[in-house]
Amino acid sequence: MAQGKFKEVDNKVNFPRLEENVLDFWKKEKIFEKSLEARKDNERYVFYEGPPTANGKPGIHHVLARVFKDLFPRYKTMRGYYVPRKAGWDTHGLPVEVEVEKKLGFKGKEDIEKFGVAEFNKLCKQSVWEYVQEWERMTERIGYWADLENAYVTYDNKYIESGWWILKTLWDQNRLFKDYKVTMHCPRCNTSLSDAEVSQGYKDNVDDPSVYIRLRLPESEAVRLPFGPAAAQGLPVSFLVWTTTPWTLPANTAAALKADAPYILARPNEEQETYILAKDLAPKLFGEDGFETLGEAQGSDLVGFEYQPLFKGVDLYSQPVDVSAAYRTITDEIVELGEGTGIVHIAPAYGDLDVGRRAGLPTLFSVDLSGKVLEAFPQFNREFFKKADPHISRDLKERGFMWRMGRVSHTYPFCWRCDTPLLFFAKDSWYIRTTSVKSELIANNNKINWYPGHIKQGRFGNWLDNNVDWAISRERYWGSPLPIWQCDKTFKYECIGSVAELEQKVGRSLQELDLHRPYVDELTYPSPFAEGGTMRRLPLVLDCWFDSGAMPFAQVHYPFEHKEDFEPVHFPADYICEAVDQTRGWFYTLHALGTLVKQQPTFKNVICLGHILDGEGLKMSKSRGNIVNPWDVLNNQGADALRWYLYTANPPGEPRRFSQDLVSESVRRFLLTLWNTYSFFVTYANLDQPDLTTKVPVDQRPVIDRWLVSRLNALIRDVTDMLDRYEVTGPARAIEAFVDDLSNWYVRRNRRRFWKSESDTDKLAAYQTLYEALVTVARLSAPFIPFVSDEMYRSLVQVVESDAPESVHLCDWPVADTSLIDEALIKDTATVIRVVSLGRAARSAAKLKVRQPLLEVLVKPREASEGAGLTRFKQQVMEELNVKDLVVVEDGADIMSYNVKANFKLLGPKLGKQLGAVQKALGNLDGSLIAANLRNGQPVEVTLESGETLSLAPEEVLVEAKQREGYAVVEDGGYAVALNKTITPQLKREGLLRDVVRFIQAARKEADYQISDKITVFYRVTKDANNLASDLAEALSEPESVRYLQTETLSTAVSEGSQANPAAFTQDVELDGATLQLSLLKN
RNA sequence: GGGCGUGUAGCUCAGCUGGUUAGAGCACAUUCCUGAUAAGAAUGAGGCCACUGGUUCGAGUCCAGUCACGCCCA
Repeated sequence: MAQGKFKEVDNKVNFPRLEENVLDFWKKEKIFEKSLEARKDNERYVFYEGPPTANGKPGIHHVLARVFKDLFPRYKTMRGYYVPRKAGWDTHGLPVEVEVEKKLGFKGKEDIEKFGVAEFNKLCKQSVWEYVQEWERMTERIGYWADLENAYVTYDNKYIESGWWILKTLWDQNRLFKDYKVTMHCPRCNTSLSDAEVSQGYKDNVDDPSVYIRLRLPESEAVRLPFGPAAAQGLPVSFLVWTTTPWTLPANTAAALKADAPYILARPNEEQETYILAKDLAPKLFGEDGFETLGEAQGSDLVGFEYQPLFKGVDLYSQPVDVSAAYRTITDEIVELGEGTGIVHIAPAYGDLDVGRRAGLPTLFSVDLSGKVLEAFPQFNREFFKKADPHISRDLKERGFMWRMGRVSHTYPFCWRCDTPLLFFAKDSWYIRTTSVKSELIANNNKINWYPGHIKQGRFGNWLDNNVDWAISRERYWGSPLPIWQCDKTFKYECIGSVAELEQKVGRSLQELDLHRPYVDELTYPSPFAEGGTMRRLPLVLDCWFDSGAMPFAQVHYPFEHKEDFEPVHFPADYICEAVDQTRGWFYTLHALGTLVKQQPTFKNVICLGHILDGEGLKMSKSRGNIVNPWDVLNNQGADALRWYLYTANPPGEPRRFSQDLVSESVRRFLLTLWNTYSFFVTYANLDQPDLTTKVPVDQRPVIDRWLVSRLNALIRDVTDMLDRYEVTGPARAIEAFVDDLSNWYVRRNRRRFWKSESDTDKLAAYQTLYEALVTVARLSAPFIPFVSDEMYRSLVQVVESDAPESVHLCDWPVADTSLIDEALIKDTATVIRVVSLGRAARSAAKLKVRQPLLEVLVKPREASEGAGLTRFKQQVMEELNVKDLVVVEDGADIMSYNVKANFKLLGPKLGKQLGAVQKALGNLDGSLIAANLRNGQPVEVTLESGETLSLAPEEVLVEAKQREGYAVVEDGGYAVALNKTITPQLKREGLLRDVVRFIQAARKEADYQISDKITVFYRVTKDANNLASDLAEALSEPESVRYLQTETLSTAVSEGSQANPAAFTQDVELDGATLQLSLLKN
């Protein structure tokens, strides 16, 4: 014997337990390490892990991301690439701080300062590791191979230092600068709120002022208006603006119009003033007939008019500002005509910063960070901004600027902590000037392969098109420190690019220093800008998105290390994968820094995953309590089941509903089918010990084997092609379809070849073909289902090839032998399967059970070319359908009735509207006659209702089979299968024999006999009906029938009578109303 | 409010460049097969292909609008 026995397969397989054992094997034998070691001199495949934050338990959506991340590194490893996978952890940021603040019961920054930044950051650092073990356990259990031991951590000094280097690089390029940034600010807590915090605090039905302000045009400006010299009738002209925040009016710098909207000069009845406002909104404001239109112009024609300032503008410190560019009309895309006047009051400091930038406006202020009106406006007495509203309104009214005052009810944000109304506030912030490389960002994006494709030009492309500079500084504590020091005399800045540089400045070693606040804040050095000046660090930290975006550089401490091999060994990435919410997060920050620092895309291929929804299609959230704990699934169905479900359920970009039932379905549909096939093979191979090393050449195997080989090689080809295009669902579904064919066609069709006692080439071919298919499927599915595939592979291969790799994950990816792909054979077999399926339907419809042999089946294929294939596999169809003969009939054969229809595809373009009439006329013709004509290649003449006669070529009409007397016919999709319903006495006896065989088999099993036990059979009809006794007697009078029955049931004798032996197994069975007593006795 | 995406059977999904009667799997009912058996096969029922309009001889498919849902942004 060429090989030993295969490991027994437990057909009551417990996948979770199997997986645990595989995990132990991987760990013990260091399979992951070996898979890397074996490829380490090969070409690199670069994968970047987007770092998660481990301060919460991992959920099912994390599993989703991880299994998609895992797939391609495993695949590429098998393809021969070296694929190191460094794990990483995101550790900084506001969410971490908020978590710790909550624990400590803090209300704001003051509490943190009081508590001590050093201690606070220590707690932050601890908290990010709170769930790290849970994460590692999940990561390992789902088979996500990553180097967790050497994971990068964003709070490491080395990691931070690489970030500093990037900033210094940008500083030297003049791309790091300070400007205002509008944030949602709580004046009581004196802090900015994150978007998440803001969205928690919105309140509806907030009562606020609603005021309409006159922005008056001086005479000199009014005459320039495009309405004509006399339009204003000599009356004063104002732009009319609307706002709900009077407190921002002292900060007003411009009035914005919509460029492509019509505006009018209007004079309301009873008023000695004229106003410019949007044409569409005038009736709403003045009443339908409440005004006179004096002129009309486009918004774009009303730009550049200087109006009279409402207040004298100042900066945040109440100092005068250069306002030469202010107090004029502009156009901007933010202007809409939904409400107000169509002219928007612009106060850049309090929300319209982008508008201000676009128009080159100065930034003026009216209130300070505590929400109080600035000293520059003493008339308002340093009041809180909301309280100042009525006073400001009254002041404007007294001075004639107020047109109308009222109240409005709308939605407004409040601080989630202290319930104070928030205000938009432009604060100093440090920016990366990403807009300076906007066209490069767009060009580089065009080089990226996005999956799904629409993200590229859609969500991500739009985001780049509307690129704004990236605000990277935060007034917080737990984060990478901003490496900018400022001179306390000249206020000049300096950016530090490395620890060594800083050491040189401060004149001592910093090797022991934690680069975080507050320690880094304590480092000062003499100013190079002014004698006696001191450089102090700005007390700011970096946006944690900067940390994660810097990951390609920082994870290898570039450029302080890996300077030589950085490209292309560590950069750029071949593949990344995260959920779709990262488009403006990690995907963007990676892309931006790659373009800024390396002038190229950071990643070449990206899969963008949709979110996981619950079984009802709702988003999973803690508050809804509909979160699925991954462990429930991992412990019940197992990791491979979960993985397979996630790969096959739907395209990765779309949101997916999740429920355990769906995972169970994927177990039954795929994993169990595969497992049963494997189990079948092992069971018989262990009995037969076939030689699997001396191959039977493929061309000497039976055609059904060649079909499977063909199908298998086509599968390898297709799966490889699709994976190379970063498709996931496609290849997984293709494997699933193959396994279905393997189990439900190949194995089912060939069972007898495995059972038979003689060990001939045919049997060997069957074993080898099935074996090759199973081993290849194990290898193809290894990246998808790493556990089950490895279990199968190891037990299948190690017995046969002693020098084979010890794990499927150390194997090479299969290569398709295209010379073995016989497309015609694959197609013919598909036709056979289709026809068999229809034949069964016909049997079922006519209530003719498959055990009952029938005389013949007539088959009309869809296309004539398929007839040859059917004839070729006549035997298979006859066996499957239990019929004595198969006849392929062509259109027109005088065996069925026919319906004739128009070929829409061909005739549509030719006939156009006539088509309907032609179809109707065809219906009136004699189908059989036409069909016969067509067979001879004759055209069809049709006469339309209109009297017109047309001649149709044979290919322009289609023929459909219809029911025929004496036959059970089923027709579907162009195929027709007709079973001859006649049952001759001979056929009836044959059917009877098969019934008896089946009953004996069932009895054998019930009696618990071994498959190989020989038996003696006694039978007796105890209640006769339908001539059972005589039919049976007659059937068993033929020696051939007796031989058939004995072979099938492994019986040495079959005789009529009862068996008194107490060891006998006796059973009564019902057969068409009769009762038959069977007694079995083991020899 | 804007951008992107999705809407096909009770559920999960296919449906290629428009073409004849829109398909699978699950679940349900009925039945069959059974030396893989906690498998397998068949049949049945179940569809205004979200809605409205348009283009076309012909629309699930293309166009426009509406509605619902999801994500991102405001």
